[in-house]
Amino acid sequence: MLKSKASPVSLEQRNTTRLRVLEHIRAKGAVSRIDIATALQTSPATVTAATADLISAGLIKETESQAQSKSAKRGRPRVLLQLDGQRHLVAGLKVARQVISVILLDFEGNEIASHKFTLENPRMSPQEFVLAIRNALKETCNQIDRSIACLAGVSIGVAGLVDANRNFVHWSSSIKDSNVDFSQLLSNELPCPAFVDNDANLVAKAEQLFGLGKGLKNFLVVTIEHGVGLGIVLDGKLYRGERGCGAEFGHTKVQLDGALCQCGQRGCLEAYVGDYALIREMTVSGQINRMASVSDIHDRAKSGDDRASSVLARAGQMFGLGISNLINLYDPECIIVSGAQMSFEHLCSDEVMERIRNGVVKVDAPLPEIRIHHWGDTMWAKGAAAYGIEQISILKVRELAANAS
Amino acid sequence: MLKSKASPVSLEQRNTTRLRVLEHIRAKGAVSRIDIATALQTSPATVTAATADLISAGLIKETESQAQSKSAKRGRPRVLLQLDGQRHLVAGLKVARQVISVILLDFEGNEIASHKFTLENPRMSPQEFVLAIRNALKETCNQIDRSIACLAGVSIGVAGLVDANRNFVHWSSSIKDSNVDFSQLLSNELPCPAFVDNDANLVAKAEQLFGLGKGLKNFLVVTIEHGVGLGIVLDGKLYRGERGCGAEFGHTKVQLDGALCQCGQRGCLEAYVGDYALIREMTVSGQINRMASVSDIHDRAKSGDDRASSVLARAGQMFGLGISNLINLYDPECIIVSGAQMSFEHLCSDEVMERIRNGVVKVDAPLPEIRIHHWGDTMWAKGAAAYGIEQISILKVRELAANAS
DNA sequence: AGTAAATATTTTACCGACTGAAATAAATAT
DNA sequence: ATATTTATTTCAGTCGGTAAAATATTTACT
Repeated sequence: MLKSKASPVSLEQRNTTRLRVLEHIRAKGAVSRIDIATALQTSPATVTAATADLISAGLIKETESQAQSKSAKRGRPRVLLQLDGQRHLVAGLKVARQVISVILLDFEGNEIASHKFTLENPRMSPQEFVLAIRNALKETCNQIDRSIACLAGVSIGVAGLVDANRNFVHWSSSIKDSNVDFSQLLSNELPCPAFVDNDANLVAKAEQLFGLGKGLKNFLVVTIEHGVGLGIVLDGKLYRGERGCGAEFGHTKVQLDGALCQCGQRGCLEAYVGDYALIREMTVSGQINRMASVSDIHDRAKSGDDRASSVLARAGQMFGLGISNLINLYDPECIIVSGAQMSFEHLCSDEVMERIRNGVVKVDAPLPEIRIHHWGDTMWAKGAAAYGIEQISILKVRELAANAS
Repeated sequence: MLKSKASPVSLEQRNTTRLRVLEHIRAKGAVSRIDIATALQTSPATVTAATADLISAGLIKETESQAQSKSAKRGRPRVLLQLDGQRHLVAGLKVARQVISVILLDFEGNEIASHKFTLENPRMSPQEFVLAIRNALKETCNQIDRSIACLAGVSIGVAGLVDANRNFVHWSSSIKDSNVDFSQLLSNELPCPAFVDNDANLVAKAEQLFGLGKGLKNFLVVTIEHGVGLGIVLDGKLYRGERGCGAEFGHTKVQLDGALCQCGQRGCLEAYVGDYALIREMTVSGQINRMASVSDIHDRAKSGDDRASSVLARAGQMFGLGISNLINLYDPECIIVSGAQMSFEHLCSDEVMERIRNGVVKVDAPLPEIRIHHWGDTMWAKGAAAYGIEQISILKVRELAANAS
């Protein structure tokens, strides 16, 4: 039954239509077959076949509520299709220096549970890393009285250099060893498919699936945390670059031989915008010792501290310069600035937006929209889960094709 | 016969295999069917079908010379396939301020003829523009005793903002009107298909088809002329951005509130690297009046003029900064620096390369290669012709599918 | 209520691209 | 001459997709 004589045209390019239909439904929320056919420039017959498969895979369902056809009042009513979110549960994890954040999402992106675990050891061996992940998952599942076995998939975000296609981590600050292939380790310790990727890429995925990038084809996601990250979606797909190390937006140079960056180079954007850069300026420059955080600087600025205002203003100027360069180079539909907890109002001020506008070469078409997204501290874990949802969708659709006896 | 009942899966995605085979043959020069099948991860049967079609379309041919199989000494010998360049002739034009350059290439990219025409009027009406092109083509064809009717296609490069898919020119310095649809005008005045695109994109196409980007999937082409341009090839395709205006690398900012650029903004790369910027520095800064060209500055620098050396050095520093930002953002396989006539040794010096290396975030993988390409003054026209070759190939393959009775 | 018209979806018959396996072709080794 | 090896072509079959016809489900109108 499984061993069909079928020809695997190319495992990579197979079932693209079904996946496109699924993504369209996810982006639209609820949509009829005829609208899908129109939007995807395909025939109704194809949509019927694709949606039938997706329904039998438990990925989508028909809704009871019915939408009126746009213009007409008679005729057979459209049946709306929507995600069948409850059927599968996906876990997303973000492994940071001192903490592992876990979130459980249903297939629509709704949060089911979340939890945080303090890491005693910030640099783990691969084996320790995987076990820490398993423990974190178990505890989080316990919260909702379910076992780890109920998970359809797990996705892990780390800062570092990752070849996501192979679950291969070239380097990460959380892991002692370099060049570790996690495929085997993960499948040994976890009862479901698991994936690893760079954290900024994962946030971009989250914006695409259920954030501000829903339905967009070409957009950039700038992540603000301690540093500045970039996720790139071109033609609906994550662009990872040739070496897979992701875009180093935080280390693009905004000043010839400028401020010293943590990376050892000079003039990096992050050396003007990163939290450590702001704190460095405040402490080094005299009166104030050891500022605890960026929000302290914000507080001081609001209460009339000119030095604090000046530090924030320069960060904004440099950030605006960097963003305008992104627009000049990528010409995206939209740039999404995504932040978790850190205060970054100074990077979205009117002055900064004005600077961006003035830094972009004028063409007839309007400027790409800049959207600000305050996620809260689940951003990174949700990003990971988003990637998991996508990957599990692909697996389910493949199984489907294989099982078609 | 033409009106087949066939289902046009999608005109855009049809015949991709045949086109991939054609591009592979172009990239490899001469290659056997079995090697194509291996390289393209497809079956020999498919390659047989595809190559049979391409041969009957006059795009490729079998060579007489035979290549030995790598390891074995017996067995049926491989038949090498190569482009059948002589069958079709394509014209490429570059329309600049004062001159139209025309080049005729065969389908392999070999130069058959070329010519330059001075333009009395740098800003033409659309009608004048098309007529100027027709005249330039006629004269160039006359040179080789052939008529304009022998051309399989014509491709035109202009500086400006072009929607290449529609032959729609939003704006160009050579054309009086804005937002002109050239489809109709061109088909009225020319006996063959014609295409318009932005000039930097076209040079990228030339590098991809028969330049230093042959066979690469992700690379950037930086063009050096009066200004600095950028063509982006990602996943084997030209990336044009959302608004289609191409990447404005020359107007990325390399200095906060820096030197004034022709575009009116401050701190643009071009305001440090463009020829007018160099000349401005030399003239404004005192002793020397009205330098004729960048090569004069080079001459002065070589004969010990410290001011000239300094001007060139700073341009190099800024250029290096810009290139390292490109690498940080795109992580390409390779960056090709393509120049026509202008002297740009100061942008490829060891110091500049060192600066690039130091500006790129270190990862395990080696730095993208930086290749310098001195085309000579046919660069822009050849770029246009390259795009023509590609587009005509697509048309021929489509015809083929339509004619399969 | 009954019928016509309108619109959405499904069914059916068929097409084209691709595949694996078998057949064929063209060389060398023995 | 024959066996062996390797490249290419032929053939029968699969898969995803389509157009057109059939079917389903509603409102409009008599």
